Amino acid sequence: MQKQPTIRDVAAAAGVSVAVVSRVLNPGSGPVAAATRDRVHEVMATLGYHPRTAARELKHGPPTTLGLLLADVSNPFFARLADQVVQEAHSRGIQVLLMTTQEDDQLESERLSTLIERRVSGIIATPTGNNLDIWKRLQDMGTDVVFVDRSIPALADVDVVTINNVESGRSATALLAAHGHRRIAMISGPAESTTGRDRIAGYRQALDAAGLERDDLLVRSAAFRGTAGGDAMSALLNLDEPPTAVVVANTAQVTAVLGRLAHAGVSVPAELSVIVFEDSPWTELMTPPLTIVRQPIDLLARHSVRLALANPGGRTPGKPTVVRVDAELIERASVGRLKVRA
Amino acid sequence: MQKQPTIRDVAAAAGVSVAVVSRVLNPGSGPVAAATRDRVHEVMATLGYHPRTAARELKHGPPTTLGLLLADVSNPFFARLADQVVQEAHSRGIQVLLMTTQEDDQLESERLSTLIERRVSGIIATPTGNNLDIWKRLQDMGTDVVFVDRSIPALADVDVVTINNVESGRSATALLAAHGHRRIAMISGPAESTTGRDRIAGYRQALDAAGLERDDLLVRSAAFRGTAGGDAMSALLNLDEPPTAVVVANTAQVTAVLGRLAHAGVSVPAELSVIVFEDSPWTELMTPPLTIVRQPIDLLARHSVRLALANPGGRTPGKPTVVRVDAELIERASVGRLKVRA
DNA sequence: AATAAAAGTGGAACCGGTTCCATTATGTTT
DNA sequence: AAACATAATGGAACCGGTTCCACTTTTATT
Repeated sequence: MQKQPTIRDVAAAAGVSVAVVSRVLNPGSGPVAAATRDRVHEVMATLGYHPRTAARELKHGPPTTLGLLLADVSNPFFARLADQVVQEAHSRGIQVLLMTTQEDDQLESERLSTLIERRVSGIIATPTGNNLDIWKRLQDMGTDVVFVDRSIPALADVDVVTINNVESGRSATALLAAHGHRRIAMISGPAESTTGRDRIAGYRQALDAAGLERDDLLVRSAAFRGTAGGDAMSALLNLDEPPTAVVVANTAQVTAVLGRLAHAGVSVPAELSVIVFEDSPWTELMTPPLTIVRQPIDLLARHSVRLALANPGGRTPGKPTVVRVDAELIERASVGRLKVRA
Repeated sequence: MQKQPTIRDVAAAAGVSVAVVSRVLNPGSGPVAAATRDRVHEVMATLGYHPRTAARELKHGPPTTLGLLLADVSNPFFARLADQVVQEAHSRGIQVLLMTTQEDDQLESERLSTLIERRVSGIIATPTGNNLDIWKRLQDMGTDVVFVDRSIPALADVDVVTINNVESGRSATALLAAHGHRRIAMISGPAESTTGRDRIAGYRQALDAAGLERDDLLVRSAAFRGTAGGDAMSALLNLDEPPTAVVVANTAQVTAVLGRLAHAGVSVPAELSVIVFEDSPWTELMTPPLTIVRQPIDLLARHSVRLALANPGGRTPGKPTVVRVDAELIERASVGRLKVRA
């Protein structure tokens, strides 16, 4: 291990002042004779010089780092979002600091502290729903905060990028109603999540439009992670009047749900139609292939990064941007026409 | 947006010197009277002071950031690896800078430059296989480099964490042989990848052990990403003597392979047995459930992080650590006994 | 009570860049 | 050739922390 050369080493070796080297490093910041520039470049190459980001960031804050704070990267939805965000950021020369909350307030708060200390220029996050004061503080500091996939209603002036959850919930439910189903269940995210709430709102719209009766027993909240989705499914199956169709919120849940159904010997779609919010290639390979609500992850990522870098050094207050992109309902065999009982 | 308070603002407000505030910030770095400490803490709270990481890192390098350089986070294997690495790093108070190469040398080289400029203390990477000089330079600089999942044979003194690919390839192949298969194919990663090479070595060991003839036509290299796996499968089906069993390298490939098989009307396992290197819950939900080689991603992550933080400020040369963890073969219905032709 | 040891504090240099401003070299205009 | 604009360069302050060392105050020792 050798000590790293500094800008002064380069200056000395090239026989110029550090100011000149700095100008070579930042083209456009001042005039440098072509011959000098070339010589300095040469010296930098032979010395293996690389300017230290930490030092550069000292003077003026870094518009060079973004924080990406997700619930959980093992969830394929978030994983793909992370992938797209990283690509999009890299294409703009921005680095991404990845953090996870595990849906835990306390962890979220710790992560946010480190992001504050790093003075990141922007944060893209799936908020847990708490830590309101910290989010506010971040905005006061001039950090561009963007909520993606969900939001916090109490924080009115934060940029938000989501899919149109109301419409998605509505169209999925409407599809099931159109297939003759009258007992349609929904396994949704936690009650606090805006995502879940909006989808349920759409679900109710569709029921009303189809003239179907609402039954709150058919709407179940379950944690996004773990096997809670399976328990919700079991509860639904044990109802006096079990549903003939169900809309499920995400991958982890549908995995648990399908496992439970297989175990209980319930066949899809003959006995139960299934729609899931998801966008993995494997949904098509299952037996039966799953009807899905496809979320345009690339659009979510692109808009998020754009907003997170939009106002370097402070946003204009009072005008939050809300982007809602449309999800796409893709019909496959897991939805079937309701059979009239024999 | 308000200007952020600095350590001098805190010192002034608390009526002490910056040295004292710094000592409060870094417990153990020097004596501070309890009363003073409390007062300073109070001032920091009311001022909303947060020390800037960039400034702290200037003095002595940062053992506080890790670079995680993966091919691609949309691949579930890497996504889960990222998730575990982030969790493991966070539990040690370390932050993770996430980057992707898309398996592209050029991009990899750019990402590495950024990591050099940030003076990260360690890098966990799935190398593309090129940029040898940059990897060497990083080690010279004292950066802890850890290759995970694959390695570069030409770089002998880099720490490596992988699964035991030879043994995995061998046991998967042996299982198929034990079921009576004599024409066993392997769809592997690119020929350059150590992962693919090792698995093929194991595959050959198993063939030899079972007294089966090697046929190079049955071994196909395909890119890890995209639909190349499907093309390889098609080619295998079109052989004069097509295989009756196949081992597939990863998720993206098996997705393409199964799609192709469904399209071609080949049934699994009746006409073709399938084993895949994968570890997603959904492999169990498919029809038929897939036999898999499960990779212990949490162990890979834990060892990688440990090694990447092992030698803060320079590794002892000449003693690279190589960790090989065992993968687990999980038998499910996608492997069947070879039927003798009628 | 005299003296030594320890605790608490502050001044100032330092990390490695950027940038303002003064100074010198070069080139243009008449 | 004189006068002036412009290009090229260097000196030094600055960003916001850390740390060495000197100095003062408190506590312990005999």
